[in-house]
Amino acid sequence: MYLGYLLDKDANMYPSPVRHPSLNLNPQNYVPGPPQYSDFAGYHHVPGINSDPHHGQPAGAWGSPYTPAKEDWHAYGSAATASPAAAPAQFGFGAPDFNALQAPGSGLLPPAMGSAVPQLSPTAQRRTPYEWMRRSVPSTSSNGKTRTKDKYRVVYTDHQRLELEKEFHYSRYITIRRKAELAAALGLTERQVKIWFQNRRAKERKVNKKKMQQQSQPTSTTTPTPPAVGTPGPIGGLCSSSAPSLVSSSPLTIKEEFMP
DNA sequence: TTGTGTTTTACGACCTCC
DNA sequence: GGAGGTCGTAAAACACAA
Repeated sequence: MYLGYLLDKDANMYPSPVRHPSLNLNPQNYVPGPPQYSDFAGYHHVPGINSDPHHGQPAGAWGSPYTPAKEDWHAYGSAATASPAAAPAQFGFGAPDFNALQAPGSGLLPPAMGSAVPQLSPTAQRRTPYEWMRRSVPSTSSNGKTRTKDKYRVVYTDHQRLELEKEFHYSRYITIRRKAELAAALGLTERQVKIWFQNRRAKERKVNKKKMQQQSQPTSTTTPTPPAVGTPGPIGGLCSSSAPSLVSSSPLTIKEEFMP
């Protein structure tokens, strides 16, 4: 959880704003230590997100394994059952699990996400890189509660968060098609994906704002060398080369961000 | 163990664009 | 009018110090 830590590390974790076109999760890539996402290295962002060039496959490639998923939000049990809570086990990112996720042409199948995998060692060091991925998913069952009910919030699985983060690091704004694909792949609703991106952008703005405030304070006693503007920071490092505008600390409209 | 602070989901209000 | 954006906020989940 605490993706903030990931955010602090993602300059290493996501060396370039690329995303695997087929949303693959190669477990080897989650082993701490560079290179991360080496399988992404050859994949470069092509401007023009709306055409989804980066997804590199026609819509049919997904085989549309998902239903249009009219978001039955109040009963979002369907999503919830595929999500964390219904996946009481903890994600260990074992190879079999994610290989199973990658059935060709079928996209990521939620059932695999719920597959029980060995619990990570409880002795896993805290605050290690990717700690948020190691965090155990609460085993409490959340049968789709809304805010008006007793429990209104579910905790996404590590896999779900990771895939969302990957998508986010590729692009701050998700296309409609990718949203549908991702939602289907992760067993979330499109609404959940949309809100996750909204929250994620808010988080990034918050982080950037904090950084800007820190930089604007010359009387820094503890930080002798505040990071330069162009320094590969949490997000800046990801996009400093290819998409600097996406990480601008100033809020940009969607148009502004995607305008050539 | 508990209290506290932070992060993560989720929503509502409001705005803009098509 | 609908979809999706930001902003603010609620509350659960979590980390961590005492």
